[in-house]
Amino acid sequence: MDMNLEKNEPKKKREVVHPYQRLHVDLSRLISGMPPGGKLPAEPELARQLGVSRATLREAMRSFEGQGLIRRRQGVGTFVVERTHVMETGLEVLTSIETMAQKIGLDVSMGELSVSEIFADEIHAAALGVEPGAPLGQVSRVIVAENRPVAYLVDVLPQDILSSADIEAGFTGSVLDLLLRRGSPSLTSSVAEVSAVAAHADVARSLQIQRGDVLLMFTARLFSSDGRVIDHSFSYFLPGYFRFQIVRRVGKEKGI
Amino acid sequence: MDMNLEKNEPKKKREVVHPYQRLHVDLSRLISGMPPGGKLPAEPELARQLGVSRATLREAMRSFEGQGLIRRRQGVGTFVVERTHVMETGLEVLTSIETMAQKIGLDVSMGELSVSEIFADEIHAAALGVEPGAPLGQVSRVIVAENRPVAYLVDVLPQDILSSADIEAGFTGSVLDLLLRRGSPSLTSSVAEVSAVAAHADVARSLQIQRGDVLLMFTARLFSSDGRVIDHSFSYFLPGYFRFQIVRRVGKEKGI
DNA sequence: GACAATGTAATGTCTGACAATTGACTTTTT
DNA sequence: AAAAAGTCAATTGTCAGACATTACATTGTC
Repeated sequence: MDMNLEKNEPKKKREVVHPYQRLHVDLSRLISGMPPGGKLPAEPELARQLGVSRATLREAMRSFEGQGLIRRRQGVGTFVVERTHVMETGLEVLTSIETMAQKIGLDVSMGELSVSEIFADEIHAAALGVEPGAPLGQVSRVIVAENRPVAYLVDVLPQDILSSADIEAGFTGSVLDLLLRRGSPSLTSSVAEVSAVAAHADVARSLQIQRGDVLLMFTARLFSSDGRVIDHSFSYFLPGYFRFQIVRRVGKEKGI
Repeated sequence: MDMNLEKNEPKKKREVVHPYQRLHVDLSRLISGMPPGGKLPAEPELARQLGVSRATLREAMRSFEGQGLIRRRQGVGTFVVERTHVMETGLEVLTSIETMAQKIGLDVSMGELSVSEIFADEIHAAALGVEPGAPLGQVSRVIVAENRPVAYLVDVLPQDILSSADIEAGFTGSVLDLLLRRGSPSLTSSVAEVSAVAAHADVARSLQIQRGDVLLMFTARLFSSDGRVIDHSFSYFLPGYFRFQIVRRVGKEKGI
């Protein structure tokens, strides 16, 4: 009936974004800002602070627990798990190849650079969340170390994020550095998948190796803060020149 | 007050395991048993079927959603996401292949298993922090999925950590699970280095592939809580059957 | 036929309550 | 006095029910 007229007095204003999304960001920030081993406020208190119900908070907590970021103990509290990953060369932090190479003492320079405009095939469309046929910007480049090509990197971005015009103004070679310097959109994280492949013809030519030679490959999607994928990249590395390390926490569950 | 009423049959029988744990397994089984794209029952109905409250169910659902196994759409329903029959896991948490496979409902078995005692060469000695020539236990095994060898795993441990005798008592195939089940020493983390290699003769034979075929390789050291390295492992994966993912944070600011 | 209104089903969120577990403290017993 | 047992508060775990929001199909109206 028309009893629902009195919905105009909520304690908090309704926002367009779902509480869970905002909560996930807030909680993530809170956790990452706490010392390892630190104890989070109790759930009722935390829910009040973050402006959500305890049920919603617990859904987010369960998600973070699944990622191994926090540990909950009934009757005791919730704690930020010890983060061992202080390794600068580790894969936990996304840095440009230039930065990474510099950190491990490899002297690199940029070889073959190619900037082009392409149209989305199905794979790119699915990864970037655009329609097939949408205009995209593609940047491919070769990393050279010790006078030898050691990596071949391809970045594909929606054209509104990166067009050829953007490239002109002081491009160091790294798309990531370019986006970071520009500041918008703000980047949050990248999800990379690691695999091994045999070099295809064009990659082999760029890296001056034989077709079928072994390459380490990263396929990555770079996310902006609004959840949009703004970079779909393929990175091929010649084994032996990079050391990609990951610190893996030991899972707690045994039975599952 | 009254004496402790010792579990006097409340509405639902209390089981020793928490509802969430059982639910997680049940839900995992249910999801993996559904056709890709299939629609799950509505939450109230599903909660009733699984014997938990809707709140608890939603915590588990959020967890599975975080793993990308299901997709929820308000006003429509919850759907099983398209599963390519591959094993997919985040690399941030160390889990055994068996655990990973069970999570996605993939049927794996252990092929060729070999347990032997060797003596430390220089590489193993350096990695494990023992003297060259020290006695070591070595476990190598083949993982079979869909009647096909897909991974070859070698673990090397100090003999006081693992000897042949330990293997006899209920060995599932996973050295990690064995150590976790035993509880001592307590494990903290593993540092893995990822690379790509061409298959050597013996690995190629075990995996029934050609010499020189492309393999993804992890070299890892497993640390106990006292900082000692208790496992030096080499893992070779046939590309295409596993999806190893890493979430990489961007830069320094903006939290995670 | 096009468009608006309605109804239905599903997930999203909130509130309040109680149960189970842990750890510190207190009391009792040896 | 030391050890054991009991008490209590704090915290997470679980539950039940309600309402809000969204998406989609159906129906009614022009």
